[in-house]
Amino acid sequence: MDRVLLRRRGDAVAVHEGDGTVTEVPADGLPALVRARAGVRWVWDDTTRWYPALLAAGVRVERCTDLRLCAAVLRRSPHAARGPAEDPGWAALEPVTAGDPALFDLADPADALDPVAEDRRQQAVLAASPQRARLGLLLAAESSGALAAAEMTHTGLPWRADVHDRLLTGLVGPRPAAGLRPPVLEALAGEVRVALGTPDLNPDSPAVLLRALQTAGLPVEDTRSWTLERFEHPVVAPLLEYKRLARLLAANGWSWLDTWARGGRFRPVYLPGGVVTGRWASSGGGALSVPVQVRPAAVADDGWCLVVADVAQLEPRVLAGMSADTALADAARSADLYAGMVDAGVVATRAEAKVGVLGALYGGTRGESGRMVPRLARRYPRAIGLVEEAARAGERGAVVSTLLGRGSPVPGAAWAERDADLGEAPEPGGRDSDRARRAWGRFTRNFVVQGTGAEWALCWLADLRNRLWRLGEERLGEERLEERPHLAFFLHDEVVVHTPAELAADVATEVRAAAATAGRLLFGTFPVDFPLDVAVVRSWADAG
DNA sequence: TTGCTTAGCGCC
DNA sequence: AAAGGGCGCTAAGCAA
Repeated sequence: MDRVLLRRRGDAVAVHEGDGTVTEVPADGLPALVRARAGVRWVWDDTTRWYPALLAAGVRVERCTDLRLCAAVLRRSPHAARGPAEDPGWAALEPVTAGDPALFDLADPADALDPVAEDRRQQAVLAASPQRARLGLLLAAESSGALAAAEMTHTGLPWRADVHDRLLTGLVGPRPAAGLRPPVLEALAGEVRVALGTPDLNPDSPAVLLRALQTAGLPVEDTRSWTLERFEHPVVAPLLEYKRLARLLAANGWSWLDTWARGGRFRPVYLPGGVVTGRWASSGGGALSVPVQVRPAAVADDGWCLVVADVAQLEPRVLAGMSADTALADAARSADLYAGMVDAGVVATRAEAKVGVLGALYGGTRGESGRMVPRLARRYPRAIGLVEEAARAGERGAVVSTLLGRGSPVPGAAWAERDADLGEAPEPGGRDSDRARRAWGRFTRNFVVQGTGAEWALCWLADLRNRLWRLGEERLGEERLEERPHLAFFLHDEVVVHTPAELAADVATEVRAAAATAGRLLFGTFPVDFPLDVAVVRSWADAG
């Protein structure tokens, strides 16, 4: 397969062929060039600096190498062999978003970097890695994720502002003028003020509210919902309702609609690799925490459907695979892993299974969770052993890694930060640093599983992206991405595909096939299943 | 005015 | 019911 590197040269683009030939094309000729060379792996500094313009010109890229993301993976990976030093400019390079001044800035820091040298360096590091295949897969998956992210921002998630508006109006009354509360919230605020005897209270201020609650005789130290729920007092019911609605309005109310859901699409900005574990982050619009409450507004276009798919219990399944724990994999043969554990007689109830597994993944030590973990350890020694070892490594200050080789950060400044985060007064005898070490151990324990889960999801997404493209080619013959079945949303272990209705059943098949591919890519022939819940729906809210 | 932290809560 | 890991976002509140 051809690898062709693109490098910006003022208003032109230098095209570096694999054989060393370099040609130049004007920047506005790039879409035609890329379109004409299907199958090439395009190598570039940063997908966010190249791909949006290509997509806007109607050109889809099949595969790429994103040097910025790959450099970030290699920088941390314990499987990356030492090689020539990396230009620190790569670590400082920030992704850009549409409308970002950096896009049009003549002084884009990306232009000061040498992508040819960096590509050569990365190839050498990879070639020398003792885990070349896994690390190579990770780099390919990470780069493919960058393409999928740009495409999802380009196509967006279909979003019906009228449905969203009716939903808000039904809950809080008509949209008020700027700076005012809608009627239902104003009424609830009034009830709260009466119940507390504070006519001027602003319930949006936690500090003021806390003092008012204490003055009214409630022995509370904070104003969290689950704290308030414990008390029988006339203020509790209206205050909880106020907080629930005020939260919705602040996070996903009318101003969210104005800002993020224009033109019938919600276009979040995804940040692949934005979380240390390898999960994506997002920027703007709160894409990764769209409340269930507003999901009815995500409605497919006329004649189209949403295919919503999520993996049940991704992380324990990933743990079974990466630890080659056949007993846990047996439980995972069931569509409900927790039910599988009950059937195997490991625990008595599904609730015990769940709390035990979460305790093992997160490092729970107290309560029911702490009591369950030893029982799981007897039954699943390899799986529990793997996360326990990751926790011990973290406590020692060692680096841990995911299955494909993403490395955890070294506990340096972060270690001290966590100390401060705990907010505890320093104690004599080093107990404070013990606490920090255990906290870091919980982080590394979760890192290996959350990170490998993210790798599975990336492989799933990458394979599905190609399957959907081919499906559109074969069945529709449409040229443009947005006219074919396409990824519309991605959230850790869930995808939403927007598809012409007549292809929905085929899309469901491809979604499952891609999950099977991801399992094989990560775990080979080890028998661990990744069953999906797949729903073909008009609205996102109708799934699950 | 801008920029930062904190409290609180939404998602996985 | 909360705990244990990872995030982003908003309003409030404060500092500069």
